[in-house]
Amino acid sequence: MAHSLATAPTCSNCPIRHRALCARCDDDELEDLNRIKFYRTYKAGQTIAMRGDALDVVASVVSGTATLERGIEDGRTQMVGLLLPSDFIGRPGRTTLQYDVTAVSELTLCCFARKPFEALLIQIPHLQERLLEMALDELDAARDWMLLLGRKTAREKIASLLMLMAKRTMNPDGEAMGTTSRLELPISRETMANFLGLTIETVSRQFTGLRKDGVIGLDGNRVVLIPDLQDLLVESGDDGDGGPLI
Amino acid sequence: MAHSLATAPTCSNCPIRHRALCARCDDDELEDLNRIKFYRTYKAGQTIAMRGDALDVVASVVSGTATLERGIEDGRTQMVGLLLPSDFIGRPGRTTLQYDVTAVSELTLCCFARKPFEALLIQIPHLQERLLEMALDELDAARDWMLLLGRKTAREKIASLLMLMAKRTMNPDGEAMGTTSRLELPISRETMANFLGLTIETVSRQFTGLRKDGVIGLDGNRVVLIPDLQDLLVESGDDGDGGPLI
DNA sequence: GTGCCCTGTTGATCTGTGTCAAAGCAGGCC
DNA sequence: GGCCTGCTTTGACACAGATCAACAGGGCAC
Repeated sequence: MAHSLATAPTCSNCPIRHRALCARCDDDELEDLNRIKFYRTYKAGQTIAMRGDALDVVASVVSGTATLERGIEDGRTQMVGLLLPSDFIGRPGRTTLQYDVTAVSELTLCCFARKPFEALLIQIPHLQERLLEMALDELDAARDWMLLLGRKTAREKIASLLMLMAKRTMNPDGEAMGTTSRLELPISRETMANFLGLTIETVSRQFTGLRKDGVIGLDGNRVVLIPDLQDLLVESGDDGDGGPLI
Repeated sequence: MAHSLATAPTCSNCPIRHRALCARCDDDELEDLNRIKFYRTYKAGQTIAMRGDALDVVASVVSGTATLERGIEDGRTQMVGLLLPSDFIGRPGRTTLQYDVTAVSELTLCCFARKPFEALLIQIPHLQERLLEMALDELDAARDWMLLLGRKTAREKIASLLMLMAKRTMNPDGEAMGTTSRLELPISRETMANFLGLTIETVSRQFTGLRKDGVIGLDGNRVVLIPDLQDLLVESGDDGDGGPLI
């Protein structure tokens, strides 16, 4: 289950430092965190936790992708969050989970038992502060997603998703506008549909449509070639201000 | 603009204590907050702030209702938050606003300049903690709303909205199931449409439909009579677990 | 190779909701 | 009263996306 200690990634190599929980911790504080942390890995498709489960662990994503989903009894579900490396799961002060959490790729979590973690929060005030910042970023992202779900067309939804993936995947300073970008999608059509409030058929048709219109190219069904990001901006209705999306 | 000091409400009489920012403050801490607070009032329909405005004030809603909206350039807008008494606006550490904030009824805010407020946050750790809890509640609410926007039908959306209003308006322990409840809506058809990702015509038709099917009664267009809340639960696809909705 | 499973694509059709347009209704003001 | 103006309702129609169904392709076991 857990990595061996020798190969285990450490908090100090969180892949995207500025978003990470411990972004502002000094060495002593990192040491405090290291003392109580442990790792868990999951296979693609594996359920991490279900709605209503006791929440006695909080965690940071070290590598891989996971999803948060909310469902109705009749089987309809809506993805409400996409967890990428450095994102945080769980919440101090809450004892049960509100969502289904699933690994969509091989996933490694850096976990902390809730009780000692809460104790550390009191001891290290700027950890609490950082957690608040991250929660507010997530809130902004959720609200942007509400705009997408409530008001955008299927094509705009797809375009927005591609923009989001591009932003989180590619070097922000590289890839000048007008250069063809190669974008590898980490999720299936079904996951996308779930994310966008669409059906898989509609997602598939939109990809075909965008390809026929020359806005994107497809290489297999997990790789998208984007000749001009600007075109996608038009399709997506995104004003490109770079606000947090997830 | 501001209330006279004599009639000004104080933080200690926040109408819904358990959700309020200062819910766990002692007298000394309340005094610290009181020293830097001031009040602002707005008329129904008045714009409080626009997206991109500098955010040098944070505030708690004392009375009335406000909305948060996110829009695309072509005029489409989606409401992303409903602010009721005791809800909090603004965020420490962020300098510009992400949304349009509008008063939909006569509104009173209890404001704090951002700088001194941030200083207080450091001085009073459990204020920070409370802020985190509130942000996480908002996040849960936003995510429930994503399920509604992405997967529910127009009728279910209306029913969910009525359930939400009922929960926030009515005495939670009163009104046994099976008793007719009288629910006064604080928002117009347009605001509802904006909230639900629908058009005003669809909202209107759904109200008519629910009335014709005997699920609700209408008394004017701002008052809804609900013979049996259980019926609404069925319509809304809400499992009624009482999780935070906004 | 064959058969099976899983994911994705494409087609035909249906339907819920948006769009456009007109009319009803209440409140305010002259 | 009459005439606004703003909000709501209702109708006719169009269309985006859902639904149902068939098929294609790749990976894998055998």
